[in-house]
Amino acid sequence: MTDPGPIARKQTGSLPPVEKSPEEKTSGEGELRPAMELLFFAYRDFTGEADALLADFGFGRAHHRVIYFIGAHPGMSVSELLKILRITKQSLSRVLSQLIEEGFVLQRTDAADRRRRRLYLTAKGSNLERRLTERQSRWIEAAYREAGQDSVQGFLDVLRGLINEDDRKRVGIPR
Amino acid sequence: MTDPGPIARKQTGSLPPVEKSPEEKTSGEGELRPAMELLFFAYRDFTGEADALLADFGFGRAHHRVIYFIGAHPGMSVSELLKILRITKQSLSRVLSQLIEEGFVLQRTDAADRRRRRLYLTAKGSNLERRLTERQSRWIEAAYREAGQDSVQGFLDVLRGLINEDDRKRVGIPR
DNA sequence: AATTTAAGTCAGTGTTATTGACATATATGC
DNA sequence: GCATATATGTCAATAACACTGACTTAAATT
Repeated sequence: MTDPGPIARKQTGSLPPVEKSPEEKTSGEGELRPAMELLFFAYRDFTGEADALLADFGFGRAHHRVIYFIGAHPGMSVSELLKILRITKQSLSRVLSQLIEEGFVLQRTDAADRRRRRLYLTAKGSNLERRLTERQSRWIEAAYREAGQDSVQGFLDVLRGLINEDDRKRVGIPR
Repeated sequence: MTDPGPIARKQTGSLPPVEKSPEEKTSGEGELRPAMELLFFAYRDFTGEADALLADFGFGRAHHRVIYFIGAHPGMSVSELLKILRITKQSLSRVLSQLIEEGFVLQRTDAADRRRRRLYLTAKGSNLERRLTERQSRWIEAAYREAGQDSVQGFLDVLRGLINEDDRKRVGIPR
């Protein structure tokens, strides 16, 4: 679970506050800017938690995503992984081959349908997955503590609302 | 405000539900997995909203971020932008030069300190910014509607908690 | 037997990011 | 006024992660 981009800084000169023209206010759009920025920063910092650890292994976020999903769904096939990640076969191939070569992921031909290769984490892979997930869990727990438990359900509900219909069903706790 | 990575799919074969070992449960870590996945999917879908429009201009997420922040902080300097985005001068340079060349961003030497170049959106840039922000606003509004207004404050509070201390002060509504 | 599915591979390309070195103009401290 | 620091910009080289399109192999399905 990794990957954002930019944001956040220390003021060197001066930054005027975000100007809100009257039109913005009435359209309601201005009020959503905080949400947009928060999402951006939050996602970046959240994923940043894992990045340092991944770098120790010469891995990037793509590796993390593969490890995470195989860990969450042991025995999943390559095509299932492709659909979850929404990347091309070629892109997955690069990362997955590396993980297999280096002994983090293991492939086994499905007994029933021998075209399929089921994917599993090795002990080594599982260990890395655990370390990565622990880091990010700690980060989330801290945010929950700060915001208060009352905020958690709202947080999850809005996130769920941000996800497109199709993907929504296979994420997290239904409600 | 753009940029995530992976997740979400359509089941072709079968995906066992995320297994939770007893240890995971007691550590509390297992309960945070939904949050991790939701963040991942939500961020991807949220930013995906803007990607299609950006592609029409041959722009990527990096361009969006620059446009967004200059729009939010007109007159900001290059170094301020660098600190917000947390990228290198070189990385920004590529994107910013392009935006300037193509007339989306305008640079003006600061009157007081002539080393500084203050950045502004042109009408053209402002127009694109508006269209991008509108799209994402609509997406967020829909999520708010679905989750219910009661959820919004919790959503914002937890996101804020996910952001590192330093950056927190300059994001969105203080509380 | 023909078609479809699952997986893998090849070659080429693009975007976004990195580092380190260096240049220029300007401002500031002494 | 000179030395230093700051703000910006540029060069060259590199890397991670993604894409497309074409093609192969093996196995399952119809």
